[in-house]
Amino acid sequence: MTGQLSYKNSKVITIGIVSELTGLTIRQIRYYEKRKLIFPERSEQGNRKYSFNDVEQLINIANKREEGVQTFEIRQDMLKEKRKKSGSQLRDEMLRGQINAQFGVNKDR
Amino acid sequence: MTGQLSYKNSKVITIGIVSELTGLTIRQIRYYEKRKLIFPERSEQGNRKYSFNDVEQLINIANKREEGVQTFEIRQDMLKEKRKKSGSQLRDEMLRGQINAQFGVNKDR
DNA sequence: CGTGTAAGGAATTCTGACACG
DNA sequence: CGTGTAAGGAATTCTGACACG
Repeated sequence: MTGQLSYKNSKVITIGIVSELTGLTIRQIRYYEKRKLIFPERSEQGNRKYSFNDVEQLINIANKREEGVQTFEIRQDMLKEKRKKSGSQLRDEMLRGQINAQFGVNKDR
Repeated sequence: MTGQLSYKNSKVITIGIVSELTGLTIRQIRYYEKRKLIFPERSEQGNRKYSFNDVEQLINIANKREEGVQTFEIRQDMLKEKRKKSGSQLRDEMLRGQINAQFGVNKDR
């Protein structure tokens, strides 16, 4: 029970709104990216774009941080989680990804 | 089969990204708001914030416009649609709205 | 009616760095 | 290590208006 996509994974939210949504400062959000805890996309000009999934991730990170967990450890746990996924689950998620790719930003036009 | 919310109705997308997502110009998106076809929220400073639902609405509007339908007529159809909803459906949607309000932008803090 | 554009201003975001610790 | 901040610049968004039609 990991997946459920559609809008959840579209990278369309700017960092200011993510800050409001998560209660984290922009500085913190950028830092967690540097520590490889979160992976926003970039607009043509270079502005970060986040998904709702990213927002949820950040909320989880914020909770861990409050407990005193260091970013390094949080990253370890994330990698561990990823490894836990079975092949079929991954395949399933990728399929959904394809389907929802229809909703990605139009590169052309 | 109208509803399905959660992320779909959170107003978190800025107009520039909506423009990319819909293929409409920013000018057009603002104009459709003036014609009451779309209802974005505003950030504290005044910037428009749209939901995925809004984006879908805009795509529908764009299609109608391509067929030569005027904004006035599009609006008529929208109001007609709204009236069609049965009370139970509306109640259902509002409930979901409550549940997902949890995900609205934090006004405080 | 629907959309383009130049105008002027305010807020957003970006990066690299100094700071504290 | 994690986060604040001032710095300078570039891109975003906003509104009201002139334009064409």
